[in-house]
Amino acid sequence: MMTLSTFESKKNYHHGDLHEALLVAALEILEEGVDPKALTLREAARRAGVSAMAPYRHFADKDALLAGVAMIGFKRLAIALTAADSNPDPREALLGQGVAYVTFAGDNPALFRLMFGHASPDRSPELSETSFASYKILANRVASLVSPDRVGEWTLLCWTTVHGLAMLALDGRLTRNPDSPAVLAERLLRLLGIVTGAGLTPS
Amino acid sequence: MMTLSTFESKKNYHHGDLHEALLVAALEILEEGVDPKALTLREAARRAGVSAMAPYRHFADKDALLAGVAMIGFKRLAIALTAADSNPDPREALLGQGVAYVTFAGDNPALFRLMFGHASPDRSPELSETSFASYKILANRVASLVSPDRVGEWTLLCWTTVHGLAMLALDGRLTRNPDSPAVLAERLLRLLGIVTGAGLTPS
DNA sequence: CAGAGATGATGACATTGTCAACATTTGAGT
DNA sequence: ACTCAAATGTTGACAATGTCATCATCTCTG
Repeated sequence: MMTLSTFESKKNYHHGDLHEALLVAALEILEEGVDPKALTLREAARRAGVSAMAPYRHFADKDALLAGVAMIGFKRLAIALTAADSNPDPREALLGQGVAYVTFAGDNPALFRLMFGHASPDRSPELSETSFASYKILANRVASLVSPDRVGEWTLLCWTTVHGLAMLALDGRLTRNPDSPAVLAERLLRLLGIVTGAGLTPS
Repeated sequence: MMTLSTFESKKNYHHGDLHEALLVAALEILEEGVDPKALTLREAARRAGVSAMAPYRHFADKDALLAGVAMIGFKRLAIALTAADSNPDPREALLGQGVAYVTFAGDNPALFRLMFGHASPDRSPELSETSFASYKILANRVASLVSPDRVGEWTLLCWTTVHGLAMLALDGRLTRNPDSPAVLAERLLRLLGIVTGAGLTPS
């Protein structure tokens, strides 16, 4: 009866929406542990209630499913960063983004590890663009704090700081430090000086 | 004839030194690609010229072999950092350590990914200690540049910066930037201000 | 030189990603 | 309404992997 007029017509056939169901199942699996290796094509198919080969009608191979899951992860990350960026004080907003970044990683360890590490970015331009969106959210905020010709390096510095912190925290390499990763993120970003305005002064 | 008097007597039986041979084979495999998933117990055994089950006489399971390889990686990293720290100017020495860190990651992508990401640190206290050695090399250098009560946070800031940079570079997320990761490392560390002495001033 | 312990090999099993072939459902065009 | 091709899902199979149980062989000690 109702024909899906959009180009997104790969829905409602036998299963209903296997494409989506597989992504949901995969996310479920990732939420149950910290190891993305636990994410198995067959397990996702099992949870979706289909055979082991059914996913291949919707994803070229396992990596394609992984890329799809990573895409969802990047979208969620972008949403979290945007929400955290709402503080009227631009410096606090930047701080908030950093805290949100490591918090996201800590709340979704397996997904975060999948987003980076796995899922080669050049493999899918679409995924590459989606992940770049998060970068732009950060860059825009940094642009409100430093001179235009320094936005690039300051953005990269903020990014590497929170990303490195998130990764080290996930790997359990900060256990000697009593503070939570989120607390550490805030402290390190303040150390950067950008929040206190030091980054604004020309050297 | 010559008995190995030390506790390290698990050598020279049938194979000669399978323990070592497996580690070497594993490192070989890692040097051939960027994906640690290519490192297979059976492949390592194959290269060492033994059956698939032989490794189990020397390593409890695959993870134990991985931990052994990671241990070697951390030792090499510590050596690289120490060598890079030899510059008489303490600021340049710190800079050198940072560059050496991302260079090591770029030169040994699969090994670096294995060292972090895989190989849970709490699993083996021995591995945890070895990896901590690199941290101490960095912390000692930072200690020569900032006041004692700030060594901890400055060390962490430097570490997260280079680690985040290394990880993002390995994941191909810096391809939009024309500069090499090593160049970026130097620039970011200079941005930190610690190299120029800004980090020494009390806020 | 004999036996015990260390080391290695074989065979098997469950699991995984993926291929080929087959079956079923859906929608478009008559 | 009916047919047919395309879309979707299933079955069976294969090679590879980590690991278990068992058996074979080597080396050192008494």
